[in-house]
Amino acid sequence: MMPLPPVDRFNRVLVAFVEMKEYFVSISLFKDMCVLAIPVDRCTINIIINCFCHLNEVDYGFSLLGGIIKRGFSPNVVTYTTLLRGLISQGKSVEAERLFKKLVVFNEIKPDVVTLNTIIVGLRKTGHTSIAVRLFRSMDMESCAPDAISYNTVIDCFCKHGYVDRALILLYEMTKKGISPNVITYNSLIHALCNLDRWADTRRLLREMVIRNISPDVYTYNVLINAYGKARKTKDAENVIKLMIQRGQYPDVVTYTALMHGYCLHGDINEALSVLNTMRRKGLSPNTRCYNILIYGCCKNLKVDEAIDLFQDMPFEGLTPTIEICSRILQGLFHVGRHFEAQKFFKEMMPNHGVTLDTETCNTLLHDLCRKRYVVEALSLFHIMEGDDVIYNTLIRGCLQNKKYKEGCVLLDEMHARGISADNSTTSMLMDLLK
DNA sequence: ATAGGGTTAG
Repeated sequence: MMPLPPVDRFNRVLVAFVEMKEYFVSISLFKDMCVLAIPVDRCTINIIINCFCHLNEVDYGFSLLGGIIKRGFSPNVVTYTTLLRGLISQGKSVEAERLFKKLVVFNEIKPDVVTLNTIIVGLRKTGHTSIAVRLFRSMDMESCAPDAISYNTVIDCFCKHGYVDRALILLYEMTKKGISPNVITYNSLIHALCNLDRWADTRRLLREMVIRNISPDVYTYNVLINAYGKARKTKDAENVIKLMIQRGQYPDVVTYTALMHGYCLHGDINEALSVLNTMRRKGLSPNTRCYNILIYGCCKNLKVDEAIDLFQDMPFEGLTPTIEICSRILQGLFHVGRHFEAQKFFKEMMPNHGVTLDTETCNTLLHDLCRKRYVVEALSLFHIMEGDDVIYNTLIRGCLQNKKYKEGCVLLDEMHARGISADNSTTSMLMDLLK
């Protein structure tokens, strides 16, 4: 019999699937290896834990932790960093913090630069920006110095909070320290500069990229196309697409969505729709966000029938319309006085296209309509749905905020008659009005 | 020294 290839040969295969985001494949291969009693090592299990984390199944990741110990290995810094990232990406930051503290207190691991970068991302995600920056600043003192990814994370953090100039200072700080910026660094900065219409700085950074021999990637081009689209410069956006193709970077769904958005803002719905066809011709499947932008654009330009056509296409693309899309179409119909069709859309088309009309979605929908000042219209839909206490409160607040006091009082009486009472936020709004 | 971290479209 042929000798079995060494473990790392198997591990390489698992990693290859991870790189292709084929997490299920890696997991099933791992299961096969276990069944066939092919030896696995700590790396193998770390790879699989990571797969579970990417599939939002961090709990399975933790159950594999036991597998490591059972096999006589001990979890290491990679194992725990993977689990920390898993917790953070699933919004379980409190658990992540608890785990991290426990690991440090019990000297279980010595956090390295990857661990700290992961923690910085977590802090940033939960809005603890200043703690994130402080941790980044403390990295010099620790045995692990910040690397390009640490800088990129904090640079992006500054960019997203409107401190582009502080981000630019960090760019020069990192180069001075001998840490090379990469395409991701520039993408964050260019994105922020474009959002602020700082075109001269954008051009300067693009030139800098050339000097440093950093090639723009699809992200870079997409950021530029988005910026041109938002500035109503659709011609320039088209030219960037030509340029990127010339340079071997192929446009993706984001590219064409950004372009479509530009046309929508320009009021050029036909052009936007033709971009949708271009996308399909190139074998790219439009996603929910594409439809969102297009439907929004159609409604804004009083082309409700086109919006409804797009809505009806969504199931054929395997997509379910979101409640935001439905709300936008209803607003479009209400706006031009097509009330009867709006009711029909709500009662028939939405359920037929996979939108579940439970009380939660109905509440979201009514809340959105009230926010856009379609209060009377929201009430007309309310009469053909099941109302619960949350919905009553939403509508009453909507009435009060839009000065529809008579309607609000009718609802209040109706609600009381049903034995439902106003919640805190509705009560305080009523109190404010009485003052 | 095989495994873990960062960027784009409303």
